[in-house]
Amino acid sequence: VGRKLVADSTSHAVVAVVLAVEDGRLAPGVSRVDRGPGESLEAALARAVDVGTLGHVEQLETRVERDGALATAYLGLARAPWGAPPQTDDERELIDAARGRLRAKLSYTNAGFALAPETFTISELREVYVAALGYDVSATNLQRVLLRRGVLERVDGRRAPGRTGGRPAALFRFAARRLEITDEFAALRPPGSRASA
Amino acid sequence: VGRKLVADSTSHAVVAVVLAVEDGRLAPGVSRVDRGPGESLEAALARAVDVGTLGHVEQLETRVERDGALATAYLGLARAPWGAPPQTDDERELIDAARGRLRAKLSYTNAGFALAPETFTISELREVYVAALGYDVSATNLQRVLLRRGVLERVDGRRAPGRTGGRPAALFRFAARRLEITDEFAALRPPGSRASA
DNA sequence: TCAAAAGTGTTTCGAATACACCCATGT
DNA sequence: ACATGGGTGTATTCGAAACACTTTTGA
Repeated sequence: VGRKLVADSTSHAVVAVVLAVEDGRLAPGVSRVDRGPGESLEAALARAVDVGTLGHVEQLETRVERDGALATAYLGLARAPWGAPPQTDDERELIDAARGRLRAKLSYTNAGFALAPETFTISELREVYVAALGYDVSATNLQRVLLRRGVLERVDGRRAPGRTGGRPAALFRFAARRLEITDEFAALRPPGSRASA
Repeated sequence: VGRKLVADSTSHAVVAVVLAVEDGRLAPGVSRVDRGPGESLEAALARAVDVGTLGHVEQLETRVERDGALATAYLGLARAPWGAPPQTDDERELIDAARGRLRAKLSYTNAGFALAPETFTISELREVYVAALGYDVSATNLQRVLLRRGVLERVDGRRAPGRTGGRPAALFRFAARRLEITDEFAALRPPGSRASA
């Protein structure tokens, strides 16, 4: 069921690019449908992926692909991988764009909620951030930054240590399950808006 | 030359949403073309606006408009207003989206270069930022933030004061004429990346 | 008793803001 | 002189990072 080599110039594909963390890696998946006549973008996207399993969705980019087809890509964040590996160069480029978008948003939004399980330890959350950002993150500072911003909440209970021992880890969850800006404007804030918390 | 009430479901419009500062206001302009068969998005955009007059262009959003037409919008930043007033609700929504995008990018990129003249005083630049951000900005702090980040450069010469006197203002220009991230990641920076400047 | 993992206390650092004060010009 | 707009010096604030140290478990 491959795509035609030269696409119909009137076709419009909706491409879901899904990212999830698996084994300390950012696992990409791609799913594509052709938008039917009169169909909304959201409806087409819903045919491409089970949107209910995505913690967050946002539009990524629209491009004319190498075969001439028009494609509108969406970024989806999930807790488990979804979709097929990328096939075309266009799809690989879209995945790069999706990674970049996620990387940027992780640092100034609560986007992590869409990748992490319902409750988790700081170490587990750290693995998610390391996988998505591509560089090391200190669990200590991660915890402090996200708690101060009110992104994380303590949850009752502790996780029992593994075979090798260690102190039991506290459990946390994200305070919100929708994307929120948590660090608006690093500079040039409106006057008199100095952290009134 | 209005648009058909119910658009051809195979048509694809490319819409340029141009923002410029005029009289202390963010003046929006809209220009639209239908993308021809096989035409690239960039080529269609170039038919919609004179891209050479835009300091910066980026894709904004693709949506199915109320009349059923598919439209891909671009945000353009210019020094002078360009294009017609918005006509449809869709176009007004796109302008809101463009304003939001600009507002966000102004604070962590050098996007101001695309709105400001070649050289300018800090007071003039402040007016641009106030118009784009919608809230007051201190000229003192604006200057320091942008100079420290290396976004602005001093330029020889001074601007003569007006009729009411006052100290002559120094002239500045933007160091780069392409969009650059100047404040990457407010938090969660890679370890050991503490401003090595 | 020791190793391992988790978490807190505390220091350091730097960017951004706020505000007082000095500078240069026209009237 | 003095009003006006421009600019610098400096103090304060605050978030983030770094790092030492304590806590809690399994072996």
